[in-house]
Amino acid sequence: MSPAPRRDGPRDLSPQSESGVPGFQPASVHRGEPFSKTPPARRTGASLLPGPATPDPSARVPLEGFPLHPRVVEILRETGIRELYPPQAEALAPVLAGKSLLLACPTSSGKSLVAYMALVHAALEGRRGVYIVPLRALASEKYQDLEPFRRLGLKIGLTMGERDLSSEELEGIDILVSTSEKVDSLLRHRNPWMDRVGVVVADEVHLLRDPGRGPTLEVSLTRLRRRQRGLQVVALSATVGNSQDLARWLSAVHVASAFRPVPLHPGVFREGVLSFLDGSEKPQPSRGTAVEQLVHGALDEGGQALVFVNSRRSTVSVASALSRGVGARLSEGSRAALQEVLSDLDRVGEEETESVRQLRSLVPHGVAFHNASLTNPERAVVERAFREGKLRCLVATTTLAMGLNLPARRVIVRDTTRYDEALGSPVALPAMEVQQMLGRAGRPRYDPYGEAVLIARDLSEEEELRERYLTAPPENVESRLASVAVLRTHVLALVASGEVRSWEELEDFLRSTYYGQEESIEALGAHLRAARAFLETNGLLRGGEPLRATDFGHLTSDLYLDPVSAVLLRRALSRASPSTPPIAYLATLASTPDLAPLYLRAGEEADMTARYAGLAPALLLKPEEDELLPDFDSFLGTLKTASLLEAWLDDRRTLVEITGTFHIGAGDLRTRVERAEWLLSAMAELARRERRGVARALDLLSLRVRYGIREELSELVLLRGIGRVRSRLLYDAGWRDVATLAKADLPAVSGVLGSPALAEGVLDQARSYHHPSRAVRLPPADRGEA
DNA sequence: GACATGACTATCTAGACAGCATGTC
DNA sequence: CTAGATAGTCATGTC
Repeated sequence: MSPAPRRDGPRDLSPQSESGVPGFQPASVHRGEPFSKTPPARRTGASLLPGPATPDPSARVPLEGFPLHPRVVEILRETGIRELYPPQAEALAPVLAGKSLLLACPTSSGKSLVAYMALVHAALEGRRGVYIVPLRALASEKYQDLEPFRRLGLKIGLTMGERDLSSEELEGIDILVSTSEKVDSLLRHRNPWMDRVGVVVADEVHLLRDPGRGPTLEVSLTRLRRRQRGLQVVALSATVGNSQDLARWLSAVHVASAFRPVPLHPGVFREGVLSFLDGSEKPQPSRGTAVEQLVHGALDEGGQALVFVNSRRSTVSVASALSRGVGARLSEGSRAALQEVLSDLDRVGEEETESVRQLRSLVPHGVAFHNASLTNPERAVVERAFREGKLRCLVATTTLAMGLNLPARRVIVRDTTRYDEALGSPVALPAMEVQQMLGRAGRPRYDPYGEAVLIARDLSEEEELRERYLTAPPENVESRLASVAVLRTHVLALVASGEVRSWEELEDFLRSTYYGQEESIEALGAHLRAARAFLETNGLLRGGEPLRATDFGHLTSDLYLDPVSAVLLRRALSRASPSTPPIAYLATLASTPDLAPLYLRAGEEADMTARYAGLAPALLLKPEEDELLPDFDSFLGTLKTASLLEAWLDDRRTLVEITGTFHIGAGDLRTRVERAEWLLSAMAELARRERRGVARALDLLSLRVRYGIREELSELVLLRGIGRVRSRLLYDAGWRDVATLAKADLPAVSGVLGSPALAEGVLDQARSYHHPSRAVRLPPADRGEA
């Protein structure tokens, strides 16, 4: 959806040419013995404590010492890389020898370069490679970083989200950059390209511990490794407690290091004084809150500041509290630069959003906020402005810590707790997460050092923060495979794609997962039986052996649906008729686990209960009748989601009005809409097999959800460049279908759309438009547009 | 009289990945 | 069962 944000490229990986780089720890290299019986060491990873300050000029290793292709060295030189950091050098040697590697070190210490070299080196030897990343934004970034290597004749591919590569396109690809779910999908579809992969890079592999998405990566890596003995795996991890365990699982050389290209000064702020771990202290400007003092202090020293808070509301309020002081510290030149940011913001979307309104009042002061209520293009504008130094201060939620590396001289983590809904109270953040945020301190090439600051109210809190987050190593990475929901999905996928054909093969597979290394798979027994019972009872798997998926099971796995979602969609379809109203379908989607429900605010419960009473007769699924549905209270939240989507279908309602009514951000609406559109097309696909009469209605609804339009606009919207806003303009100007529009003259259309170039393009399309014989079918060209 | 300040209270709480298969009016 | 920030409301204080 969003254009890939511009990045600095691999140059960031180059050692700083100016100042000496003090304070790195020599990399500890450990040849991980495959399948060794020695018990794994627990939580031995480095903390944020800087290593002994031993500036060693010989630490940087010239590229010439490595068996790299001369033209690779040449390309690296052109991007500014002549030498390697110590951990890069430690890691590169085994990688170029074809060995697997687990590299655990801090953000921005140059892990990616090692991965790029592994992929390029292998590709030049004729071995295909995949670069697996957890986020779309990272996929775009890596893809762009690999761009220069095309000159070696290598074909680089990118696949994520709706962005598919045809099998012909894929065939010529040497290096594929992909999100982990997309890799999983390629494996499920038994894509033949995957058969000849010789090297796999797993970025941010510590995300294996994420309960939602970790298992997908774990299963994919297991599948790839089982498929090919001797597959080279290059796993990149943040600093974690037990990276040796991961290395052992992957039979990989283990390289761990606390090295950072820019030294990090961790510290705690209390009562006006910033005390660093090394014992030094820095008084801060005395006015305002702790965050204000710290931000103003950083700015006065010429750095940028990044503040992490634990709620979206706080990102806005803290940014606004900071705006006066930060604005007062701006130079004339930077004021002018901020005007450019303002105009970037105006170009970010056809429809105004609440976030843009708020940003407009903050940006002139050199401050902005960043959270998931922003749309992707909005985030990209903010990120770029901060990276270019135009914004002096950014207040963000974890969006920023998870995604692109956006470093700043001083990082301030204001909140170290997060509200846990299940618990009903705040819980302390894991050290890994806090260190991930703190680790963003220090911009390579711009900052001589980085300052990572926590805030304490009193002495005891200060000690607690130091102990928990600064001096202790981060948590261990543990597998999250042991869950019925996870096994339901992956057992189905493994069976449907033919990876396992018997109970025994499944157990064998599970034994070769990371879970299987760390735990006895006997412990999975109860989960497995429950998962299997669900899949068999609901007609996704046939009973008995050999294990086989039904047609429905195959379709579910291929569509990448959660099995529970698939069952719910099918149940709903069996009760649907041509007169089923859209809200009934929308409520069905919203009650599947594939669409996250909205939070129900105080007072909305009554509204939704009333809405439920009115809608109940029309609903396809009712919570009191369906054991797979959430309980009644949660169902009201899903009804709110359905109501949101219904509001979106009325293009006469503005974005600001809709998001205001439902108390959400435009970014939240976007993600719901994307998911809903996809679920609807999956439902239409099911309908084509089981309920033909409603398939067409679902296709239409899917199109309407995609664009957020009333039915009357569903034809105009098929023209490229025409969406929710413009189709309404055209329609209200009297061009209600493509045929009528084709007869319009350019100046008139241009006047309505406000752009001659756009009008011309649209008229060209309209004049060559062929009416589809079917009601609604998206032209292939219109799909897959990012 | 306009507005600043403070006390008290009700309300709310991070993030983001994934698409089959062409056989019909 | 456990918290804490924020926004809104209302009262009081200040020029």
